[in-house]
Amino acid sequence: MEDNIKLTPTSYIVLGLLTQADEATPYDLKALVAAGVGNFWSLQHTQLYAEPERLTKAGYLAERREETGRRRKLYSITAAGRQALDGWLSAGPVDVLPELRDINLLKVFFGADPRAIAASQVPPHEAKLREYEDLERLLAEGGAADDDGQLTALRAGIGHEQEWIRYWAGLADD
Amino acid sequence: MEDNIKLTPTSYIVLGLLTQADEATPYDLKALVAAGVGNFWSLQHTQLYAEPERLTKAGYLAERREETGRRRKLYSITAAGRQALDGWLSAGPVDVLPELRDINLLKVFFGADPRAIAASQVPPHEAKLREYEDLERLLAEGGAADDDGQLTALRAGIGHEQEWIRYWAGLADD
DNA sequence: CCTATCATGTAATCCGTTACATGATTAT
DNA sequence: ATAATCATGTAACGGATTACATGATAGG
Repeated sequence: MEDNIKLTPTSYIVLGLLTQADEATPYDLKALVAAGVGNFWSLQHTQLYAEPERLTKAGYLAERREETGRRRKLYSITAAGRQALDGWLSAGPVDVLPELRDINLLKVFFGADPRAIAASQVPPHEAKLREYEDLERLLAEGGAADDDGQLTALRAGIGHEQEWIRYWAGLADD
Repeated sequence: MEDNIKLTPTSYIVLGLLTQADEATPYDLKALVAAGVGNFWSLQHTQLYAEPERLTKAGYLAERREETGRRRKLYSITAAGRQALDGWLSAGPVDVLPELRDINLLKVFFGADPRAIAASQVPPHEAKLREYEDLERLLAEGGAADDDGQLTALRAGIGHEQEWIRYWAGLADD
């Protein structure tokens, strides 16, 4: 057991998802990511094979194989895993500000024509906003409490999509 | 000359900065990053040693050593480098949406107490906003045109900082 | 003078991306 | 049936982070 590995955001995403699903294959995890967190912190699907393995070696997950068929690996969180996650969650805020890291904004910074870029950015951001609003409605109808973490995070996404639309649309208008 | 390397955002940042400064050491680049782009796309200082070397081997930069003292490396952009940058800038928009990737939002998503986190996030975002507004004033007074790329990008930063403040302040209020 | 802090750099590690590949399902 | 797409996985590579280290400069 390779102890004392460093836990990255990827690690916490896997741990967090495995508190929601009792047992999951990497492919299940992929679907879970796509349904939620992936909207504001996405992962390559191959990380969902590598990371659980890493976490298993460190004792944060338990691994089991399917008996039949493909004998896929099924992961579940251990007590140590829960403890690591809880520790992180209750450790209080992390002291770093997020960065925009928008590749198109980077182009604008270095002199690309803002109008062409802006016009192309509005529709996808509008689509993403509608997607978020639909998801919000679904969660609300599904009985999500107002302090549900996923819903709260989603509302950050909605706010920022609105801001991107305001920004790019303003630029597209000259 | 190792040709056909892949150019990453880091590469374009280095190339872009070297069109603004004729010749720069890694340390100069560090200062240039800190003064601008770094606000929305930051780099480790060690990348500013490794990346120019990579770009030099590929022919996008030229390298010269100081004659005296520390004999530091001085980099400048070549014609090929300018061409690569211009090609990227005029290639049109890239088709990806940026992600929030806020580690504190990730905690909220997985159930951390939003109030404690929210309260801690407001002051740094307010500080960042003021910093941006000061910088905007400086640029405007410095005679930056309204379509200056740096200024335009900065205004995206301002909008998003305002949005973060709205969001976290709202959560902090219950 | 001494000691922080800034300036400058190298090297190793490792996470994340990219490339590739094959088994199952579904649609036509 | 056959193509297309979904599901599932491995392996290599490389960029980015981390750790470390030493030379200059300024403040006390």
